[in-house]
Amino acid sequence: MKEKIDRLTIGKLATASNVSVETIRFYERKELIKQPEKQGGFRYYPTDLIKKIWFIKRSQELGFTLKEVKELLELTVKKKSRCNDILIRTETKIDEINEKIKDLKRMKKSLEGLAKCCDSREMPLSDCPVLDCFIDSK
Amino acid sequence: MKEKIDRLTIGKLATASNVSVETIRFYERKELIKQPEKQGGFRYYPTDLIKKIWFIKRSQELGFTLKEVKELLELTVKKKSRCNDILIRTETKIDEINEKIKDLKRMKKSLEGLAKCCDSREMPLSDCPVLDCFIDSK
DNA sequence: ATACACCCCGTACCATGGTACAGGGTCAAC
DNA sequence: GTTGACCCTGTACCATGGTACGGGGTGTAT
Repeated sequence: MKEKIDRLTIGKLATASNVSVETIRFYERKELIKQPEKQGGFRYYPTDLIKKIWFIKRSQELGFTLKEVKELLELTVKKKSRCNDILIRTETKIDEINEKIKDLKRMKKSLEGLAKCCDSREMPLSDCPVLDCFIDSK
Repeated sequence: MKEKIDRLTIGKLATASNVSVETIRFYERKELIKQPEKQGGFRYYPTDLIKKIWFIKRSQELGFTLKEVKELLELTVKKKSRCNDILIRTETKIDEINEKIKDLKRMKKSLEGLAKCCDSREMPLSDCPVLDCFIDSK
């Protein structure tokens, strides 16, 4: 059992990164992670990848899609990258989030309006104006 | 050209409802719309369906998934349905929306925090603390 | 030297909401 | 009676983020 540093099997990497083996293979297919060469029958992963997977997961929590995460990862590798390159993406994402919040608030308002259409909860639905409100709202 | 009322071909229905023919077929597959029997070589749709499709589209705008819209449509058909049945779903949806808004606001806050990590936009990314912030933020 | 956990690869499948064909058939106008 | 626009069915495909599985190969501990 010589478990060299920087020689994680995919299973060890998965455990260490708290994702499934399948997820790692999925990231490989999506080219977020480079698949290492086979050494004998198995492929071995550097421990660096634990941090990388953490970055991927954190980026997802921040609202980035995997496609966008891929771009972020590419930025972190390129020598020419400026801080600005990340900031631009961050600001764009904030704008997108603001848009989504606006959408959700609009929906919420309409739904709240709907609820007011109903006079009595136990009324048969066919007699209640709520369905008309549904259609007419906005 | 005898275009009887209540005898829309799928194409006419699509045009009248402002969706594509494929979308109507998709709704049929998902059982939101009942596929009419064939009369000769074609199927003919009642004009009622224009309103129904409008309802589907409006429900989607309000944040309901097609699965949920299907349930709503089933409610509107059942004799026993009460107004309450719709209100419950509306209130549940409002709660879900509130949760999503909360999530988005959390993301936004983290992203805004990130932006503050950077001292100078033109700094090479490798020298900038922004990536560490990315990882460490919350 | 053999068991057994683990790895490899390919492929199919899940939900969500559609879109896009191909290869036929039909209706209706002219 | 033929053209042309429309319809029919089935199936595959798109993005998104994975999950699942079968059938085989391998590394290592005992």
